[in-house]
Amino acid sequence: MKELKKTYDPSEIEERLYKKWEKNGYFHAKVDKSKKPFTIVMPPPNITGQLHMGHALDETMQDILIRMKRMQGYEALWQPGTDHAAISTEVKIINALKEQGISKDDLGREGFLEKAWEWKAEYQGRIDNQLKKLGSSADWERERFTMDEGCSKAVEKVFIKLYEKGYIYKGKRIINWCPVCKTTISDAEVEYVEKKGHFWHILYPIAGEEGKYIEIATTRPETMLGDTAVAVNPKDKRYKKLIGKKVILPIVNKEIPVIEDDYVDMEFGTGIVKITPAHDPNDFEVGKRHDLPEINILNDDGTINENGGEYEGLDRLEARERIVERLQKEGLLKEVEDIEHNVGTHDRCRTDIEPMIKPQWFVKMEEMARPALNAVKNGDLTFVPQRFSKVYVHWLENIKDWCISRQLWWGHRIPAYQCADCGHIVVAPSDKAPRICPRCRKMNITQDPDTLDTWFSSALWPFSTLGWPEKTPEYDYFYPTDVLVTGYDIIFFWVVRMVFSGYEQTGKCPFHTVMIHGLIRDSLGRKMSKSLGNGIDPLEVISKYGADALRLTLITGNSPGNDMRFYWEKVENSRNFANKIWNASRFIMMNLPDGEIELPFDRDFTTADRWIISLVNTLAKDVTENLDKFELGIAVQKVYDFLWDEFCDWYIESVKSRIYGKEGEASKNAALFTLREVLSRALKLLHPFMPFITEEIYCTLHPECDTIMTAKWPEYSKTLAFKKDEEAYSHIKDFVRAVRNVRTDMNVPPSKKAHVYVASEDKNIRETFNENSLLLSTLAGTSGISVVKNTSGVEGGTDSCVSQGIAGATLYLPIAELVDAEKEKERLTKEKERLLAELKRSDSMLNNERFLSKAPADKVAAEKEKREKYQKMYDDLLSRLEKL
RNA sequence: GCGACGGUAGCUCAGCUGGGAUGAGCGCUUCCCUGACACGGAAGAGGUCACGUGUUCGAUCCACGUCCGCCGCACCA
Repeated sequence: MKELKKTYDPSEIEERLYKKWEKNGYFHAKVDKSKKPFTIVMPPPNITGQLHMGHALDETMQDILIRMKRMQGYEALWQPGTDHAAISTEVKIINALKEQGISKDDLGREGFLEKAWEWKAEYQGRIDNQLKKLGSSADWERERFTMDEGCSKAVEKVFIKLYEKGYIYKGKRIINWCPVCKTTISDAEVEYVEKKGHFWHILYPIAGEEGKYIEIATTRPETMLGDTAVAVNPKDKRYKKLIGKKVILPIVNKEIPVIEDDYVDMEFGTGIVKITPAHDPNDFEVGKRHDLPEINILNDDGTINENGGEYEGLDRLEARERIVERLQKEGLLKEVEDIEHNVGTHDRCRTDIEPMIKPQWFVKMEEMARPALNAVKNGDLTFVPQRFSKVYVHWLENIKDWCISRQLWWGHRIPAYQCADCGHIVVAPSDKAPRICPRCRKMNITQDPDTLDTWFSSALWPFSTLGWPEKTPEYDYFYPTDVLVTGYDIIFFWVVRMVFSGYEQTGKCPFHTVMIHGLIRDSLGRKMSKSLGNGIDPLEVISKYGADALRLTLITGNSPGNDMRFYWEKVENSRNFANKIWNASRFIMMNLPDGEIELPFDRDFTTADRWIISLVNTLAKDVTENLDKFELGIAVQKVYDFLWDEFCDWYIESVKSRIYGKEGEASKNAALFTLREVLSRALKLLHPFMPFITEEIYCTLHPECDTIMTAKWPEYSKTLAFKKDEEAYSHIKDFVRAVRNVRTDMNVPPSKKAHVYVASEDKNIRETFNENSLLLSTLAGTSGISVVKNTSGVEGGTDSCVSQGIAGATLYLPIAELVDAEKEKERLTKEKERLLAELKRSDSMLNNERFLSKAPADKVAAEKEKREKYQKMYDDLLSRLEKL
């Protein structure tokens, strides 16, 4: 006797099953040349904290794809791992240390890194645990970390290769500086925030022309300390005569030239721009063109340095106020305008970034970007949905050199060594670190203190995790990978960099498809964020409703690339679905005999049996096709609808009297056989979405199977498509609804059984319905249905039924009059209109020469067939209407 | 400024690559604890698919335009 527990308790099941799966090694993918590989690399979660809802979605999607492929017989590898997340983690650790009253410098580099590794160990554990709770079938034996030995080796190798190729260079450039984190950040890490500010209009006296001024507008007056020119547009007639003259820089009291440059927008502000090459990216370019001096006025912490004269030591914002005050006193402040403008801030700490000139390491992007661009154009790389390829292409077409050095400790240290005496730079792997300078032979050579941008290592993730640069069997077999699943917010940071790195290092695109999903928002449509406190912890959802319910919630109604809102009601519904499946399975198993079910004869299968078999067969096709198109939301919706609406509400209900033995053993056997087969198939199709509950039920139903995970994925079979039965069953549904409507109209409660007589002159109808009379009476909630030839001529059967009382009432009605005549007339009239419209439509198509000549033959044939069918229905309807 | 996306049932959203609005969850109305499930079952109500024009025999779906909303990128001296 197979038995499921009376109540569905997800937490108990999920914990037990995950342990079993792990123990049995189902997640482990081996190099097996007899099978086709299918590979997904997990976007490595940052070890900064816990996983959020976005991760839950990302991981669920990957797990669904992997689980299906595994069942389809692929050697499916889901390669997991975590990311050291350089700056994010470092900031977190610093904050944690601050609470203990310790600063980063107290610990020193070595001490700090020790703390960081402790942090990593703790958070990695937490993240893994969360991923497991979700049911992720990742190959944990292969788990990697961006800073583990192998990945670090890959990083070094790539750095050296690119350096030798001339793609990596060290240069003095203007970079984005975060004065709080005291490090450079890349352009992609700058987030522009609209802030209220001022536009200060300042007068610069023209040298040698007493009482004459030019007016300049700026949002950052303190940068004037570093001004080395003033620029106008060469086409600007207003200022033509100024070119070549000098103006006196107020406060600093220094003469600076007026230059002309196309960069100046004549329409904007006053049309005159102060040029501060050391603190503005555009000014930096102008400075380069005109050979202007670069005066750095800031220290690393954002205070004014010795070049700021009396303002030295003040924070830049304080200096700003003082400078404005003084300008006002001197009568050089013409106007203060309130404006809203976009200020570049650091995406991690929200500090206003300061552009500065610093020696940094860069990656030359132009040539490496080319193959990555071609990949999309020649179809090697596809985005789902496709529109995201535009974002990708646009970014690559406008790519700038990538600043990869960071003034941080947590990360891959740059494998470059510089001689303190002669300045010579050597790039070498850490096991061949130079002790003496190869040029001047002095022992004063030290490693560059900087570390690499965190994305430098993530860019190598698809192959570094498989053992590259070693020629491992894994790399040979699993690379290139197949699908990358990630959010749209990370295309620039990561996807782009993986693709060009893949081409550069391995000569191949690291994956052929990028599946983009949206964000999970709160119920009001806001982003889930810590500062708003509106985040929902996936673990909380899992502990309340189970991982299966969470997974179903995240996937249902989710369409590729679109954001989705999170509602607890949706989770509840998902849990209800799980409960429904659980109970339906329990019911089936309660009635299943011990041991084998005899294979029924064809003749014992009823319309209902063939109908449901046909449906589950089509379902296999629908689910597979949609998963292949990455339409996970549609795929799961199909399984849901099938199981709940068709299987539970119709099939199981219809089959009850048979399994209670009221139709004889053969019929019972066929019903049980069908129940078991259909349930098994549906469970397999549901498994990728809801792995735990399907495993529990499947293994109880098939004690001979260890797991559903490796069961064969159902495929569509032509021999199981019973179209006629599908059609017949839809008539049955209509009929049953009609009977129920009558009963409702007459206030006959479903619990009170009544015998229904249905009379018809049509022999075909009588035969079909008599065949299914038991099924019909079960579904309609009557004690029996007899279909007879209508010789009575009785009209208005409904009334006579009511007059005979409720229980045991006899409905003696022709089919056309099952429903109240008035209502039926109304319905039929509506139906008539519909059919007329349909006929009109059909005619317009069939009379359309273009349609006839251009449309494919089968479409035309189908239309003709349809037209005939509608005509028949229409004629039939007219005769029914006449009778009323 | 450039680009993307969205405007479908009371709410949140699927769907529609031109031919009956096929829908889901929640909510609502009426009835039912019928031998798995009240986390359930049955019957319903509710939509001029933002607006306008065009293409077409036919448009919620295509083209163009308008309005509203949201997002990304660039600029912001």
